[in-house]
Amino acid sequence: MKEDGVVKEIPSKSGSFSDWYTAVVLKAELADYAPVRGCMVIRPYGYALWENMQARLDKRIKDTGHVNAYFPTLIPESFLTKEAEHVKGFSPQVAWVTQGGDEKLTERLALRPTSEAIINTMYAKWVKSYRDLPVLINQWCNIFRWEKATRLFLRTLEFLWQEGHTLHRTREEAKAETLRILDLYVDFVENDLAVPVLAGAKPESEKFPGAVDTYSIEALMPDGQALQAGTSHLLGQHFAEAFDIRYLDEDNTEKRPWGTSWGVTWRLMGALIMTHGDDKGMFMPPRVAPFQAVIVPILFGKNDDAVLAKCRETKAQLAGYRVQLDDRATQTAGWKYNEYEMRGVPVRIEIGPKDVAKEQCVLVPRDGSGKRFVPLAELPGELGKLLDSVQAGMLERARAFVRSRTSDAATLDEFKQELEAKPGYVRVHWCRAQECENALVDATRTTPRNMPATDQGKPGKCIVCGKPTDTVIYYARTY
RNA sequence: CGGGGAGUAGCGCAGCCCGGUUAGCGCACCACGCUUGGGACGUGGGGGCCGCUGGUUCAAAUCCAGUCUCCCCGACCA
Repeated sequence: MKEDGVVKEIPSKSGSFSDWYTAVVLKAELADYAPVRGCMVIRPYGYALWENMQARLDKRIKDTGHVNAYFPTLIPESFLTKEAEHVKGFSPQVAWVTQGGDEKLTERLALRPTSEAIINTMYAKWVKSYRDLPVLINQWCNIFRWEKATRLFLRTLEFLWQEGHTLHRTREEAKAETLRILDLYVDFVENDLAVPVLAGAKPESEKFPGAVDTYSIEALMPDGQALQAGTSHLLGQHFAEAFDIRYLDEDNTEKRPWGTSWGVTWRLMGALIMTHGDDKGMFMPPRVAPFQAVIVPILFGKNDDAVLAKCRETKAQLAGYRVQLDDRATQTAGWKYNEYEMRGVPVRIEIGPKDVAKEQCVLVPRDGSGKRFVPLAELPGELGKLLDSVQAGMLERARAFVRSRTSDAATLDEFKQELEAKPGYVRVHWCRAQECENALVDATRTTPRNMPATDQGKPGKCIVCGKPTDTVIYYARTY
């Protein structure tokens, strides 16, 4: 008996990363291509992952005082154009509805590329007094953006996301909200998805259209390219002005509230797949895995009933976990091992006649750390411990990768050398001048990612112009 | 959007250059037998608008044109 079994149809992850990614998504039945260009179907196994992610993020959002609502998909053009920067940023990507039934519409309707316009229109109706603030609303919905180049989960014409839109009395309060959500995203993505992220403020050039400040979380993929995994924006009073939102404050004067918006998309599933998958296929982090464990009975044709009975009993015993029992007689045990590894189930539980006799089972974690024999009486506790250690190991491994792909550079030459040697993040000092950023972008074909708070304040010199500065920013090639 | 590649059974592919029996192989599927602690084996069988549309031809998976979709490398972009 040997540890083996790479699914043949999946190319190696190190050899052809893009092909590997596509194959894993399709073979693990997470998603499939739809008949419309750039659109995809999330299949039940992928959707189960999304639902688990949603549930855990939704809880965090509600625990911080937010409530869910739903706003319409269709947005009148005149609403979308109210905020100048906003419309400029999105117009190339907007899909339009121009006809209803047989009649041409007098005003075309956008399929929402984001919901600031429609939501702030409603907020203008709802907010009259400081007593109405803060407004803390989130919605889960679909979004349309007419992308030129699409990839499963990473960039599609239609995608699912969550978008929070809040209004506050003061700038400080709105700023605190923006950062609270940024922290919330870090907590969710790192602890539940086991994907380490770089959280920080975006430079001017990378800000959301219409925002005062944009913060992002960035994840580093195995090919050394950064993937923006979530954003949190301080909108200032831009949208309050554009949509004429006013409230009467305690001092009896009319004021404009301060807004924020923030979102993460199913792109996180792409980040998760790329970060954790390997040559065998998918690897689901236990906290969000559709199945945390799969029970595979070892059948020989004799005593099968006893083995299957024990498997069912074991599944019942593990009611606190998401467990699948694969009792199909049509597939061999070995076939199932490969299948569930390809699908990324974190732990396999084998039960055969020998195990039944000894009142034990065999636990085999997906991380390759080897099998262990566990008395059935201790299984629920042991499985929990094993799942925790698998989850922790996934985050640690991913963190080690990011560390190994993060470089510092003081000169342009150093930047290029480091990027070549260790494709990933390059951390540099920057004077905040747009010309210097442009020069660096042109010279390296990377883009600025963000400026983590913990890196700031250390004196240095701008990598381009040499001017003294204490601003530190990360660069990378990106998706 | 530019350059390159691909689309033939559920999956992976061959056939195409050089048009011509009934379009082929592996896996999967069905039946029977034999098996079963890491994708078993044997025998027999079922399954095809050759991406789509049009053209050339006596004859098109094969040649020509158009079109759709996917992949890769760029450009653009939250």
